[in-house]
Amino acid sequence: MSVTIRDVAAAAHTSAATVSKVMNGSGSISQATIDRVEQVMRELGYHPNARARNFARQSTRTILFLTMLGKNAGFHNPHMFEIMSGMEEAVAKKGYLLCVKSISAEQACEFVEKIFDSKEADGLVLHASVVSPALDELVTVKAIPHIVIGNPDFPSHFSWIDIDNRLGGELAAKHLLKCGYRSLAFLGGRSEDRISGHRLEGVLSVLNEHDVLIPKGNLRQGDSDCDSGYARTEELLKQRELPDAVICANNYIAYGCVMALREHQIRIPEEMGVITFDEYPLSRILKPMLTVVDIDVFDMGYQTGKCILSKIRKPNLTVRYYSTLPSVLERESTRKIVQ
Amino acid sequence: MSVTIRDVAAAAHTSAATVSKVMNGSGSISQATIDRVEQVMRELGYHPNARARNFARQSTRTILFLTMLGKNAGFHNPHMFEIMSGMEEAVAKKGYLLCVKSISAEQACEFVEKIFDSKEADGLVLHASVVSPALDELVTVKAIPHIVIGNPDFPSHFSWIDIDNRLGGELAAKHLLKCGYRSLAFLGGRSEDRISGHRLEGVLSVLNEHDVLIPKGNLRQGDSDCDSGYARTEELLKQRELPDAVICANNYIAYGCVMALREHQIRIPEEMGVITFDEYPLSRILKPMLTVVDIDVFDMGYQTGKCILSKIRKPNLTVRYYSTLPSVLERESTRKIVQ
DNA sequence: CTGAAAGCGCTAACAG
DNA sequence: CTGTTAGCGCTTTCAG
Repeated sequence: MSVTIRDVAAAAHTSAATVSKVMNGSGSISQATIDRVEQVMRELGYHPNARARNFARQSTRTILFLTMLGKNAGFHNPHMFEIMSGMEEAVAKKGYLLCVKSISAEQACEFVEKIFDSKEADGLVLHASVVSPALDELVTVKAIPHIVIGNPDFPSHFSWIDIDNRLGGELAAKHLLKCGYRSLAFLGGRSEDRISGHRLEGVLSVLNEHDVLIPKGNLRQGDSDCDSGYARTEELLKQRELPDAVICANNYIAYGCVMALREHQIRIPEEMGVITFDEYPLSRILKPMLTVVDIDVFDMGYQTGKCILSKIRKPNLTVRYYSTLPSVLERESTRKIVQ
Repeated sequence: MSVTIRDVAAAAHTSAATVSKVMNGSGSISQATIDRVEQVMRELGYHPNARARNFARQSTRTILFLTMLGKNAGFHNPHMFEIMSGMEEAVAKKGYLLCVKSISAEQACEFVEKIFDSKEADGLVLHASVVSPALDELVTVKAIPHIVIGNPDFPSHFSWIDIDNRLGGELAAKHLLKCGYRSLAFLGGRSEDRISGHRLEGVLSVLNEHDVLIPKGNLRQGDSDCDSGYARTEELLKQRELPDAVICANNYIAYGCVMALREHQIRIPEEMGVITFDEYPLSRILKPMLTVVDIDVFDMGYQTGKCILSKIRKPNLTVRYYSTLPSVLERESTRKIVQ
């Protein structure tokens, strides 16, 4: 059996309670006793049993992250892992451990109830893809400390943190206007793609403000992949009036777009400016290097980690905000030389 | 206070011990009692307190994954998260929870000792980047159930699981020979890049076996990025004798290589075959689509999860193997039409 | 087949 | 400032 608090107490000629207080910095203990106890702990190589501790204080110092994993998640959704890394860093700073569990939206309710009742974790971080109205009710009724990553697309009582994609769209449009581009196009994902939709909203609001009209033909939607980006660009180029800059709703679309422009020998940035969102995975390998509106997802994870810890302290706190602001990384693809 | 085992016992007119046995399927209990207890558990919405349980049985049903995370890990190392997803799936099947903790090789020793002594986790999965001879000794002396992901590059007592990159290289070379290519080139990463090195070894062993010579000039090393792939290809093309196929040690090198070939209007696969390793992140967006030697990293994670669970059962088991075999995904870039 | 009893190792009043 | 005393909720002998 390994060394227990009683062994330490005995060796330090004191009681278990005192040792406990020394470890936790609670109560008031004389410096002499503190030194003696700490000395003995070191000598004996004592490490408090975490299981007994969790049990006694009724807390595990654990945050559970629930999301949908499964095959290819690492490749298709690197952002999620970036967020996770940020969360881990934040909670680790306060001595918490991050656990991860893959779950579907259907199983989520039952599982969350079990986890909470069984007290396996002190707080829950839920990816927006696993939440549902039923889960909202459960979490509210049971007052479960939680944060949802992503603003849920239904009315709810959840606390959430999200990225302000609308603002991202605004920044993209403003940047292009500032660079001297005057006729913008937007290549978006499918209509169900809320991220793409919010980015478009932001773009339109800026154009509206500047009284810039965007022709219907310059607004195109499709899949979020290279081929679609290529095809939508081809369509764009068939129009009588060409735009002088294009905003691609994501990396993959941008890749296809640049390929198409290259084939048509349209020079970037002189004849056509190109801007997109996020650094990864493709922005940096394209020539010319693309200007992007980037958001620091690691930081978003870090904020999430901090938030869930404060929710554990103050359970009636409601958190709802866009934690991390997007910013423009200017590169070659929008350096128009204004005559 | 939530409902405890005693509440259930009282309501079912029996004892806590019996309820415990019903839950765990231990001891022998009459069917009537089982039914009655289960009924009551459902009625009361009873969920056993995990903390008390962990404490009583001295196990947490938790696996801890130690690796180096930090900013951009999600983007630069998607494989790690793919492995993690696989692990999660495997351990979840047996009711275990996966925890993740970012740590550096320097901190790893101290932390592992603490974790083990404090019994926060039942088993440890260590990424090869955090292991060291000191950790090897610690893990051996304390008989800590563990698996290392990646064969450590120093002699050790660790249990490990790895990918057989040497075999990957063999498969690549064999595939090209089978397609009718006769003069191969290899574009590798830096000499410290062990993955690239093993892939090259595999290639050379096959060529050796088939008495195919590979000219010195066809073996080139550089950084593992697109620009380096491009530059190395340019060098290759300046030679008097051109190879008829090139093996790129990774995705990024392959991307640069294809760009260079395209600029020189060298047709793939007719004039030059191209093969690389791994599906992500670039193989599938390139035109023509690249033939790759792929390995199922999710499966590797899954195997790791299964292994750590068996190590927990049988602590003196030593595991050392290449868990998941690479396989060739044939696509356009190697479809030479043999005359 | 069932239940009483004795912990698991630590924390948190409370009394001294 | 320190120690005594009671648990935390479950599992696990062991006697009935």
